Amino acid sequence: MDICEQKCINEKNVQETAKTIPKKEIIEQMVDIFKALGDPTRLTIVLALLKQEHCVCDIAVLCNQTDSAVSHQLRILRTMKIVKNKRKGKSIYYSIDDDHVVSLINMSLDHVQH
Amino acid sequence: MDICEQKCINEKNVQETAKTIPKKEIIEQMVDIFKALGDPTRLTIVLALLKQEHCVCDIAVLCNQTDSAVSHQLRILRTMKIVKNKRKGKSIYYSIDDDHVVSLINMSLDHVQH
DNA sequence: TCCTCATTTGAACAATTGTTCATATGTTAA
DNA sequence: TTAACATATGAACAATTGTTCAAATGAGGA
Repeated sequence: MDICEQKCINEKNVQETAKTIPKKEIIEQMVDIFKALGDPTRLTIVLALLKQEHCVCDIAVLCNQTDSAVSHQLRILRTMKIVKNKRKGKSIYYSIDDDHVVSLINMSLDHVQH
Repeated sequence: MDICEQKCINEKNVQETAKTIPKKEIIEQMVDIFKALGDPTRLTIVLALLKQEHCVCDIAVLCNQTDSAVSHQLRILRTMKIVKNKRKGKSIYYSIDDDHVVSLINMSLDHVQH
């Protein structure tokens, strides 16, 4: 905040606002969620699972992607606790594991369609 | 959906879900919003402007970034209609231009702090 | 037990993205 | 009109990210 002294700062306003900005870690966590949803493949996966659970190869078909590509993205979504999985016979079924994400998606849908 | 015939598809479920997935363009637009918020500098900018309008160099201080870097990111946010700007004397003041984004951010804050 | 098949993994590559630096623009105030 | 200053821009670079391909797991069913 005081790196360079000859700045055009409205010192007071900057200080005011600075107080309201969340901590770096909080921001990083928010960024991570937005990043997770900020990719067409991953968003499509989540949109699909919003309807019902699916196995990896079905998701691949729904996304028009390789099983492998989908698996990579599912790992990311799993790591972020956005989806969870369970085995059923030979296949592994993925489903949504986070209600907040559902709200985020509905809200962005609203925004796009408004 | 029918590229490869020997898939382990639950044909029925896939068809069902396919109907509920938004069009490609819609998905792209949603992705763009999430991408816009999925960067620490841009998210910090938006969080700052949530409190009050600021000029570029004040934002730069708040983000610990170069005026130039901030300017680049502001252009992206402006293009996406997330922020708007107006001149006041020598400086250009930026502010939030999209209420949906405010909701998105509050929701992700919720999620992180849960 | 062994074979099959769905899923995962790792490395490599291509593409996208953010920041930096130098420079350009354009408005204000003298 | 001009000098000073805030902001914007473009090119270059580094870093991150997504997809592909080949190969490895590992559980289920024969």
